[in-house]
Amino acid sequence: MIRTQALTFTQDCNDCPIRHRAVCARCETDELARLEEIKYYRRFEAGQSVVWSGDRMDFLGSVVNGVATLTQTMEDGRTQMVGLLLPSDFVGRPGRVEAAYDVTATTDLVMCCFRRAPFERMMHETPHIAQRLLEMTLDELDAAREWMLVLGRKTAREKIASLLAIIARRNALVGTADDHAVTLELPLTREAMADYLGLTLETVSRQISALKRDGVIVLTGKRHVAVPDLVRLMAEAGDDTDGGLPA
Amino acid sequence: MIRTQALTFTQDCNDCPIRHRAVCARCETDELARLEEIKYYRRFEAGQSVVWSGDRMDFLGSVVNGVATLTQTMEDGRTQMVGLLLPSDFVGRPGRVEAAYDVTATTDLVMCCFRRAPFERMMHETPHIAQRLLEMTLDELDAAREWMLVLGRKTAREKIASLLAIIARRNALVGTADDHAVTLELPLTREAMADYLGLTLETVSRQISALKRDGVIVLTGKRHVAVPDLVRLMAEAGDDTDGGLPA
DNA sequence: CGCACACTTGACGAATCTCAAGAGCTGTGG
DNA sequence: CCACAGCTCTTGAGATTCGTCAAGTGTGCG
Repeated sequence: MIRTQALTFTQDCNDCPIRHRAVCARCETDELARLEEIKYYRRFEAGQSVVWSGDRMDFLGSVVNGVATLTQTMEDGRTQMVGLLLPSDFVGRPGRVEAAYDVTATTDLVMCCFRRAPFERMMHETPHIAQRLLEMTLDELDAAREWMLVLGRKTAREKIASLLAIIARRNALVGTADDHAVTLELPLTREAMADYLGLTLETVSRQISALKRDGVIVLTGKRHVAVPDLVRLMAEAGDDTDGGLPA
Repeated sequence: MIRTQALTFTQDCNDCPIRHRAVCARCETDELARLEEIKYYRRFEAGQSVVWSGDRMDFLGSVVNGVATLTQTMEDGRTQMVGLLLPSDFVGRPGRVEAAYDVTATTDLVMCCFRRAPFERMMHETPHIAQRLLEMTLDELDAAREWMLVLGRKTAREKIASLLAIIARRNALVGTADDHAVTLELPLTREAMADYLGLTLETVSRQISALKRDGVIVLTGKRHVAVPDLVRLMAEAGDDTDGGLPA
């Protein structure tokens, strides 16, 4: 078993890796102190479920470390991923106790959880939390709408390229910034990618092979991807080539 | 030219048809008074554009009457609808001046617009507006995610049934409530439906014909649809049959 | 060594798209 | 009043993409 995730994690909000990006980003010192009192950490192993759709959820929280997925499943088993939760993303809906989606850890995962009742009280009393949550929710809505375009109108090849581009963008810090080249580690199995993209895992596999054959990506191990030319990748995704790159 | 929309509309918030559902739903009398000062109405004819993606948008607002769509378009012309805006829905994003999507009136449309700067100021000063907007945004996010399942995993037939079910649900007031039967008026052309569903207009037409042939719907005019059995329709949509019906 | 698991590859078939023709409706102008 | 143009919508035939079913590869682990 690989242990890339740190075994220990921050108890003090000031040292937290997502301090300035998560729902607490705008909190002042005194507000953070209140949050400290109602928070606790939970870990999940890769593959483990965080909650099932319909379950009672008596916490709300942020992903601190690792990756989780939000999925919806039809009665006959067809599954669609509706969100990819990366560090700083928020889980749960204030005012709604029943989980609307399945949440699953796809890597080892650390979450910072807030007890529901006091957190919801705080939301009403301190505007900073609600403001930040609104902003994050609007961002998620934009992301969901971008994904609707991917699901509704892109070809299988474009879908794969779009997913790689999204992961590359959120991993931007890791890649060498010098020349539009990036390497990334896929946090998802082929099946999870298929569920995200509205494809079958066979089609995912075939299109990854095709992108490799055409030199758009270089595979070194099943999950490790090198992108020699990010502009090329984004063109394959059908996106405007100009957006999102460092000048 | 048909004139189903009222020619005059409320100037007084207290008589407004969306008073208790829109972004202003939770406002007190004094807050309404402030909104009255910064609001104005705009009308659009069916087919007219409200804003283009990338345009500067110096207002935010609510749909009062009529239907508008939110769409995204790729360079090669492929189009995906990412939102259907019905009365009470909110348009625009606080804090972002550039429109992210094309907004188009698909019927004659009345919007209640707020001047951006004073509205954003009010959002910071009065919690009721921000709270309500958060709630509405969370609802839209849920709707977008439900739509991701439709786009990614449903068949053409299920997609059509899903769209009809959504329209039927939001028109629930109109239908006879006695026996799970509903009639509805499609506010969209076949092409707009196709853009919503990630299909071609030919496939939309064929599937509507098929649902008609199978007795799931009855067409009286191209746009007027009678649904004899809403439970049947929802089963065709692949949804749980139990949700959403009056007991 | 063999099993489990994630992934790849191939052959075939089904669902959907593309291209094309035509039907039905509305408004316009002779 | 009729003919016609301009729409939206329908229907058909063939092409294409993607899904299904099935076999096979590679790696790690007991």
